[in-house]
Amino acid sequence: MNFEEGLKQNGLKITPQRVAILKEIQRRGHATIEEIYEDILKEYPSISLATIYKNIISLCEADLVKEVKVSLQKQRYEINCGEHAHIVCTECGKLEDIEFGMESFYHNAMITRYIQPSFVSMTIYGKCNQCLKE
Amino acid sequence: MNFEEGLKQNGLKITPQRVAILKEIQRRGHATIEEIYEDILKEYPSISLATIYKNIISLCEADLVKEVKVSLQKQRYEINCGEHAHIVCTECGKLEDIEFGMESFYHNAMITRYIQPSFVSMTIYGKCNQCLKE
DNA sequence: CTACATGCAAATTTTTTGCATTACA
DNA sequence: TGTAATGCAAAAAATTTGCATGTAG
Repeated sequence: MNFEEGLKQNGLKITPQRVAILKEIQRRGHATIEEIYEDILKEYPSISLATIYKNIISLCEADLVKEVKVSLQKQRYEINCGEHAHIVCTECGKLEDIEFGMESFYHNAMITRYIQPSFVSMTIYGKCNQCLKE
Repeated sequence: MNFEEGLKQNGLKITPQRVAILKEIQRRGHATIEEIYEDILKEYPSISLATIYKNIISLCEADLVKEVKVSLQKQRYEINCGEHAHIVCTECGKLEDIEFGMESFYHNAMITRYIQPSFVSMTIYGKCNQCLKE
């Protein structure tokens, strides 16, 4: 994904901080605020936590970044690039992406990487009838 | 669900605070910490926020209560009674339960209550191969 | 140039902890 | 009666805000 392009298309200025945040999220796959901050600090000692927070909000609003909420874990963020499911280890917390196909994901989860998926969390987002009317 | 029984089976003492928390979560369906606290305060002016937090942890560990994480919303809690999916309005934030059947949920979501589900979030929990070995 | 973004410090909000007291079993 | 739970106050962690300064376009 071209970050500069994505920022421009959403009316967000291309700043080195923003690009660094996006790169860091991409590098990690799924990053917490703290992880993003700590890592960017190394090459960018002046960056502020407030900048991370403010940008995460802008980037989520622009749909360049998506929240990943996992049970018992801190909120994470990922680059928004195509729908996929997540697979989480209930022991070590490892979080991975997995192809999102209605028929295949159970199979995929069981055979290739995890055994005995114990619980599936699914949430569907959309406009409810009432909000559609308004 | 019989709350007293559930508590007993998990070695948790039956206190009026605990029962009030469970009842409040059940009444609301999906409640935030703040909602639970505010409502219980009315009939229980001495209850402490710390008690709510401590109990939510115990109740989740005992699997009597489950976290519900929804994008852009505060964490909520629900009584753990059978697997189901969630359906969330992206406009007003309304959160509802929906039957969890692989083939039927899209249909269910579209026809009965929501139109044009715009995004599905799915997370599968289970032990990864590495953790199974250990 | 001008509007938006950054960084700092302070303020808020959220969650956790320690400890004395209370109450369930 | 002993152990676990409660409630308070204080501490720690997470997030937000205001404002002066800097910078991308």
